[in-house]
Amino acid sequence: MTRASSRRPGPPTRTERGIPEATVARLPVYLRALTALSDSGIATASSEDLATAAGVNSAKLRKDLSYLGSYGTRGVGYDVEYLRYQIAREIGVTQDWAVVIVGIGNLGHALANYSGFGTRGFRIVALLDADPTLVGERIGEMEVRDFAELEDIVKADRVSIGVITTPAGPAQDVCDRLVAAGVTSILNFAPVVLSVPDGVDIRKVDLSIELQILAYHEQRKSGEAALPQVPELPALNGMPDLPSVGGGVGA
Amino acid sequence: MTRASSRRPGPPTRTERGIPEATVARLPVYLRALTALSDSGIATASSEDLATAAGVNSAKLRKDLSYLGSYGTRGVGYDVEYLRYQIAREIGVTQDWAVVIVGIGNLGHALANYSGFGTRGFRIVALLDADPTLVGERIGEMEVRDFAELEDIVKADRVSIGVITTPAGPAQDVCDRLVAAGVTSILNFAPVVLSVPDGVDIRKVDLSIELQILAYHEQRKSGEAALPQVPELPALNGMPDLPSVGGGVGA
DNA sequence: AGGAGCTTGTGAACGTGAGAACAAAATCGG
DNA sequence: CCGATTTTGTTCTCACGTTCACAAGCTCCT
Ligand SMILES: NC(=O)c1ccc[n+]([C@@H]2O[C@H](COP(=O)([O-])OP(=O)(O)OC[C@H]3O[C@@H](n4cnc5c(N)ncnc54)[C@H](O)[C@@H]3O)[C@@H](O)[C@H]2O)c1
Ligand SMILES: NC(=O)c1ccc[n+]([C@@H]2O[C@H](COP(=O)([O-])OP(=O)(O)OC[C@H]3O[C@@H](n4cnc5c(N)ncnc54)[C@H](O)[C@@H]3O)[C@@H](O)[C@H]2O)c1
Repeated sequence: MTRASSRRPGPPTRTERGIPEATVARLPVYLRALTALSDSGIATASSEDLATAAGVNSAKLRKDLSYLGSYGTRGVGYDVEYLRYQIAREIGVTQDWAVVIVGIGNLGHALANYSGFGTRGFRIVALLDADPTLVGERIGEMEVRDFAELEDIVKADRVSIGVITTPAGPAQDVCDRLVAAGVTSILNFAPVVLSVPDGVDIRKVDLSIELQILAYHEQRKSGEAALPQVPELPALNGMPDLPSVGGGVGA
Repeated sequence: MTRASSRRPGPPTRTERGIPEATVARLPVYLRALTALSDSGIATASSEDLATAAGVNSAKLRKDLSYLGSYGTRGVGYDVEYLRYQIAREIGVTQDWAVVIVGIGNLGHALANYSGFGTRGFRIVALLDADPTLVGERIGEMEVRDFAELEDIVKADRVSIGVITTPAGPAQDVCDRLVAAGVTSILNFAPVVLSVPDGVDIRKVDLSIELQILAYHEQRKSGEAALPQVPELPALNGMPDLPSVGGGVGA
């Protein structure tokens, strides 16, 4: 769309190299769908095909792709390999990003053992933990190292992405250390809201929240008529005991 | 201006017991923040306090809470315990929901070992796997059982939520089996788009996608002026080799 | 009692995103 | 060479979500 020829007086100031956030979040899904098609030996796909594979509707997919440029051919569709490359380039996964994982407990172990990151644009360069009994343990090809080495590792390997899988308590401290060391993107698994300075991106993954969202809808399905059971406005001290639902900050 | 649409007589359809999806997704965050405040012995909190604890702005928080009812006191704030109970009730986590986990590999083990679900409204009633060498293994208080027992377990324990942590390949089959057995909410960790019939809710957690979203922004930060390196429109066969970035469907 | 000072709840403006619809471009058959 | 057919890229409109701003309502102090 940014063909040099058209100087559009149009209002929305398109393609100032800025892609809507909602679209950015879907590009990885398209990338995966394209890879699947490619692996099946399919060379060309229409927006309809792609949309089905990605689980979205085709108008949305076409609009999303139009932010990257005009990479399709009218009457034909998209060249799978070519589009895959363009999306990978736009996302920035044509070369690997160095990642450190902090907190090698249950979840950290699972991530460390996961082979899927390497094929998707990421390279885990270090597994860090503060627990001395864990340091030195081998996981696959890697060895758990002391969290104190963080700064050296970040500097040596140009690490820009950090993954936090420690308990909630130390998470903010770990986060601060990561940021101070130069990490500018953080993926947080601990159930706390982390605060970071401007310029640092943070995303969270929270399984309890996902389950609770499902629970809300589940309650709607089954409870249609069973809701009025609970009083709408019990006295301030007159509500049932609620042991500790919602989860605290502890590990 | 977008001033049009003078044909909207009724306000915004006064909440027919329907809470906006974006709000539903934030309620669990508020619930957690309230629990943290409660654990700190704080009995009352203003929308500003709560908003800070939850990492949102206070206007949004107040609007979100207003969908549940008028549970605050002007000039004072919100009673922490009372509001916590109201949100828990709205989400539906005042009593536990039965959950099964299918695919007890790296990730399944981590989830099985996680103690946080019990305190947040969920009870894991079974760990299922198709691999006979895994069946019978003890994990904490539980034992891995054969996937074939799914139907019995769902029926016996009134399971409505299923978690899929199998490789991508079998995920759709597992999903179909879950749905057929009566599960109506699914949390999927496998990197595939699952299709489910109407009435079944599905949510996905995809770590590679989260990392790729971070990578996109990361590239923006560092690449400001380094982008023009790559040609905008290379010949269809003239692009660099892209080994397999984007990830396939394999495990 | 009455006013000062807070804080909620909400109406309205604004911004972003989704989807329907269609004109523009490409292929293909005759 | 032309018209039928296919499918993209884009425009338009509507729905949803966020933020501002402020009147309504509560408490406390004098
Ligand atoms: N395991 C799950 O399935 C699961 C599910 C949802 C959320 N979570 C969250 O993910 C996080 C990790 O969970 P887990 O089950 O792996 O916990 P875990 O207790 O098994 O592991 C935490 C690890 O972090 C390390 N650690 C603690 N403080 C540290 C510090 N200051 N610096 C570096 N390392 C430190 C500990 O030594 C430990 O190895 C927790 O916040 C948990 O709430 C886990
Ligand atoms: N481990 C991670 O950190 C991680 C990260 C991102 C995504 N994932 C995704 O999560 C999923 C699980 O990852 P993992 O590392 O635990 O894999 P894994 O291979 O360790 O475990 C998969 C388990 O599923 C079981 N299984 C296979 N087919 C089954 C079937 N038909 N019915 C029941 N059980 C079956 C296997 O026996 C195995 O125990 C994968 O889809 C992976 O892509 C994992």
